[in-house]
This record gives sequence, C-alpha cells and structure tokens, in this order.
Amino acid sequence: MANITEVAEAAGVSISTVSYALSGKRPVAPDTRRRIEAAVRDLGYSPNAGARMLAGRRTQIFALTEPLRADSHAPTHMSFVLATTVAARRHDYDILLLTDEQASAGMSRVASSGLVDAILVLDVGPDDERVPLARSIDTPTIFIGVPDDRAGLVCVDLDFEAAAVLAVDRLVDAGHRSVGLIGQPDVAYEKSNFPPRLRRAFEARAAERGARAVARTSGDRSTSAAATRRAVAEMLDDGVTALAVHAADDVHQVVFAELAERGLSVPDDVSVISVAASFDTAALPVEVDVIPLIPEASCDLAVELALQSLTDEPPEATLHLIPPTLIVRGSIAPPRR
Amino acid sequence: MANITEVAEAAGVSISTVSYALSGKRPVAPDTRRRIEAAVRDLGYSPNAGARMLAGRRTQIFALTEPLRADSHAPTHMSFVLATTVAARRHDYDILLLTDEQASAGMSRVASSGLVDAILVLDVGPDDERVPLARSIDTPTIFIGVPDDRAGLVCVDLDFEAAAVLAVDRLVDAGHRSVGLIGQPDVAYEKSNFPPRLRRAFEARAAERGARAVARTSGDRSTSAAATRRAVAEMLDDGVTALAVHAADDVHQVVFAELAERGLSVPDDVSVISVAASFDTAALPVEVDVIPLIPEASCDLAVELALQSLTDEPPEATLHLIPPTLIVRGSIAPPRR
DNA sequence: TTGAAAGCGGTACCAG
DNA sequence: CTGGTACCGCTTTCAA
Repeated sequence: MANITEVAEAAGVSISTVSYALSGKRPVAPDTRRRIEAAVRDLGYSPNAGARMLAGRRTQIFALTEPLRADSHAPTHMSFVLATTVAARRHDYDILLLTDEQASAGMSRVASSGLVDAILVLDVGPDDERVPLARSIDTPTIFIGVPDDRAGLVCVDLDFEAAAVLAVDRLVDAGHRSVGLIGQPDVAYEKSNFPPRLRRAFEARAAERGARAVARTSGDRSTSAAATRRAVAEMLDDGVTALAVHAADDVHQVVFAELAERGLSVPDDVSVISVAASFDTAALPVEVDVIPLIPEASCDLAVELALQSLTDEPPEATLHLIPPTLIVRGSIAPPRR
Repeated sequence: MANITEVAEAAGVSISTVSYALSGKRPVAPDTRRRIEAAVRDLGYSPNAGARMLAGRRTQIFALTEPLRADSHAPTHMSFVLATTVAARRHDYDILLLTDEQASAGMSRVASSGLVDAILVLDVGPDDERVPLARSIDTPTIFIGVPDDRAGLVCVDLDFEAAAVLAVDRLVDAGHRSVGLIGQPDVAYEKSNFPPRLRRAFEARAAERGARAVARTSGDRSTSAAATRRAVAEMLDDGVTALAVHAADDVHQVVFAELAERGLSVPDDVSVISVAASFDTAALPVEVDVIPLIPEASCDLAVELALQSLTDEPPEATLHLIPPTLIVRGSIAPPRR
C-alpha cells in the first residue's frame, strides 16, 4: 500500500508528475516516465481508491442492482451479472452488487454517498420499484430490461418483438400454417416484461401472415417438465407443425425428449426454433435454429451507455433496442403434409 | 449530494460536531443532536464515500471473489453470493464483486488500492490461485471453502466429514449394512475440495461401522440424469438398502423418479438421506431427512470473521468448521429384509 | 459539550 | 516538460 509520495521520491520527481504519468493527461519525458513506471512496479503502487474518488470526479465503480429472487432463473441471471462485470472491467470499472430485497434503499444509499458513478439495473419488472427511484436520484441509471413505464429512462434490451417476428417469418416462409410457442414459466409473465412482449408479437405476426398461433407457458417451476410435455403433446395433436421455444435449457431438453418419444424427428416431422435463449443452445441434443438473447450484447451496451452518461453528451433517455440475429442450424423444414 | 459543511451551517454547529453526532463517537447534547438530525434529513445528506474512505480507516466494502465458471452450479453459487451480500449489509458493508477469470488480478488491485476492508473468497478450488495471493497481500482474506493447503488462512466451511459421519450413523443405526452415496458431478471432484472430503469420510465411517459403502458420482452435467438413474439402479441391484445423496436439486429428483419407477417407496423399501444440500429440500416430492449445507451459516460466519480481522484481535488462521445439523422428516427406516 | 485544524492521498490548476 | 499547491469531504486529535 505505497502512496504517490513514495513513488515520487523513488523516481526522483514530484507527485504531480507521477499523477500525470499515470493518467497520461499531460506529456511526460520518456525516461522520466520509465523511472516512474519502475518505481510503481517496485513498490506495487496503485492509487488509493478513496483519495481518487475524493479528488477526481470518478469512483470507477458501477452499482449493479439484481434482486436475485429465489424464483428467478439462476443461470440466466448469473450470465447477466457476469457479462456486466466483464464489460465494466474492460473500462476499468468495478461492480458493487446490490441485492437487497429493498433494492431502493441500496440505490439511494450509493447514489447519495457518491459511491458509484452510475447504476445498472437488472431483472427489471413491469412495475419495478426502482423506476421511480431512478428518476429521483442524480446518479445516471441504465435499465437492462424494460419496465412498463419507461418515460425518461435509459433502457437496453433485445428487440423481443423483432425476434418474434423473425421467428414467425422463418416458420411461415418454410410453409408452416400452424405454429406453437412454448413459453416461459407462468411466473415470468407477471414478474417480467419481455415474455408477454414476445408472445404478443408472436401472435400478432402469425395473424398478419395468415397463420394460426398457439401459445403455452411452461407451467410453474416445479412442474415444468410435465407441463411442457403436455403443451407439446396437445399442440401436436392440435395440428401444430412448428414450435418456437422461448424458455430455459431444461425446457428445451423436455421438448426434444417429448418429440423423440413420439418418434418425431427435427426438422423432418417438426420444425423447431429457439427464441431469446441466453444459454448455449449448441449443447442441446438437437441442432436447433436460434435467435439468441446474448447477455454480453445487452450488458456491453449498458456499460457503454453508463460511461456515456458521465460525459457531457449523455445518451438519449429511450429504449435502446438490440436487433435480433438468427443462427441457422437446420431445424426448420417445410411441414410434412 | 449535500456535504458536511452545509449540514453544519444549517444546524449552526461545527463540522466536527456533525461528524460526532453521526458516528456517536462523542457525546452530543440532545438538542444539538436534534438540530443536526433535522438538517441531515432536510438536506438528504449522507457522508461522501470517498472522503470517508480516505479520512477514516474503513471503506465499508468487502470484495467477494467468485469465478462464476460456466461449469459451476449457478443456483448454488447464487445462494452463496446472496447470503454473503445480506450478511454484509447487516453490518453496513457493501459487496464488490470480482469475477475475473484472472481472479488474482482483481484481488491484488482492490488490496493495493485500499478499495476494500477485506476479501471473501467463494468457490474455492483444491489448488486455488487465490491462496498464494491471499498470503501475499495485507488485506484480510476469508475463504468460504477449503483449499488443499490452508496453512495461514482463515477458512469457513460446513464440517463435511462430520456430516458424512452423521449420515452414515443414521443409516447404520437404522440397521442398514450396505449404503450408497450418490455424489456430485464428476467435475466437482476435481474443481472442488468438499466432494472428495465428504466421500472419503462416508466410506471411512461405513468401514468403521462395519457396513459396506458404494459411492458413485452423478456423471457429467449434460448426462447426469442418465448417469444418476444408472447409479441408483446398479446400487439397488447390488443390495444397497439406503442412499445418501450429495448433489443438486435435479439429481434428487432423478433419484426419486427412478425409485418410483421401480415401485420402491421411501422409507419402506429404501431409506434416503440428503447430505449437504444447499437448496430447499422441503420442495422435493418426497419428505427426506437432510443434513443441510446452509449458505447463510457459512456466509454469516465469514462476514463475522472478516469484521473481526479488522479489530486488534483477528480470528485464528485456521479452519472454522460449522457443525452439521440433521432435519428428520421420516425417510429413514430399517431395511426391508 | 463543542470547535479548530491537521491530515488522509490524490487531481489538476497555475507557474516556470 | 516539470514542480508547487489548493482543494476534494471527512475523521480525529488537541484545546477550550
């Protein structure tokens, strides 16, 4: 824990020169710089965080609020937390994790103490308590996800509507006239905003294209396997020839298991497309076309926006949509009959 | 973002009085205190974090290093992260999350910049790179989990050996002479330290008690269902009459599914005990005796130790074991024949 | 019971 | 290209 004075002495320069050599905000003679760098290395110096926060204008810390509710899907949430952390580190930022049930308390605390430069909000609910709070504090706040009322907020998200449209179009273009959507667990349609957004767009696009759409959730967490099997079975009996799956890893597994048990192969008997999956679909037992939800994409953008909001040209307070992409792996074919 | 000077002016006192009124480190006259508190409220004041870190001796931040590897079991890790955060908040501490692949870099950075008061280490591997680093920095470090070489380290963990002994004793006391252990996924036996510890103790205790022990892993992550079914089947065919399960939620589900398919009921045909489960076993389809691994217990203790290491009586650099507890739900009975 | 003032360790302005 | 120094906002002696 050496300090800047010791570095300056060791290098035989003033502390301001050390500061400038490190920040690069002023030119420093090459060999002066070398001496300083050597001293820094020898002493294992890194600038005191508190002093920096106080004197400079930046804390180099972002808060990340993520309720981590028990009913949330852990792997998905972890990917987002991880992606955010990695993105932040790339810009020399650390992540302070706020998980308090009363997320608002944490947010106001870090905001009013100036502990963080910006706040990133994960797991955004339709009627999120963090929304009004974000409007009341002066620490820039970026939402990764979209609340119902997003007026005045900076939000980032995959364009779920466009993803649904893309999925429907792929299936209808291949000739399917009756398409099914295996959705998220029931609870997700209340606690989150994107599942209904995707489902609505799915149904609307199907209607536009003159196809029939059947949507089912994947039940509740503990009985999702059974509910999913039933949904798949009923859809197939109902004449559905193509499935879009908007769900976690395990639900995909169950869908394929059910198809296999019925002796149906993909894509010859049934077409399948995975929509907004945030896990690694390449590890599934069947090669499946996918419109992925890439946590890195959302989180990278969110971090960029957070950084930008610290400049004199803050980002527009609007929804920043990430266009969906399609990875083709051959799970879509024309319907059998 | 008012500062202490504004509060002092508003209350008509000096800044030192404000400071003392807030910290309580010096008696303040009742009505002086009231005026200060009013000013604090009116101005929405909370002390600047950077200034506090610089002037005081505490940052009120703990770092939490958690690799968040892709092959790690997300729900389990999330419980630990959450439990740590909650425990820390109870003592007015925030958590800075370090997930870098090169976990060491993050640790040295926060240590040498004085960003955090202590470091909490999660997901500890047998030969963890954070072990030598912890020895080289002067920021107190607490391991939640145990590396192979723990000399000089403060570690916290469930007493897995005692848990195994307790499980074996329960089963043997009930009359079982041949007991099986359905273990963690293969990878856990390389990447972690506790699965082999538990297994060794299980086998050793069985031998001591004159019982036969059969241990199997739950295969690799993607094929764990099949591997688990096979393990259960083979054990039963092999004369095992009681199963100890040391694995995640899904593996438990598979075990019960396999037993049900064979028409075996718990505990009449087979006894089962869950060992070191960190999820909610009450939600399982069968009421099962459990020796739980309680993340809150480990994390609370770790936070206590972290706090204590900031005092002049730091905790002993040793393994702080948490004694196992048994919850009886009626899944153990004497063997059938 | 209260106040004045010396740091804590940087940043960045003002000089040279 | 480099040095001196006034802050940043708080904690904590030292005095009164």
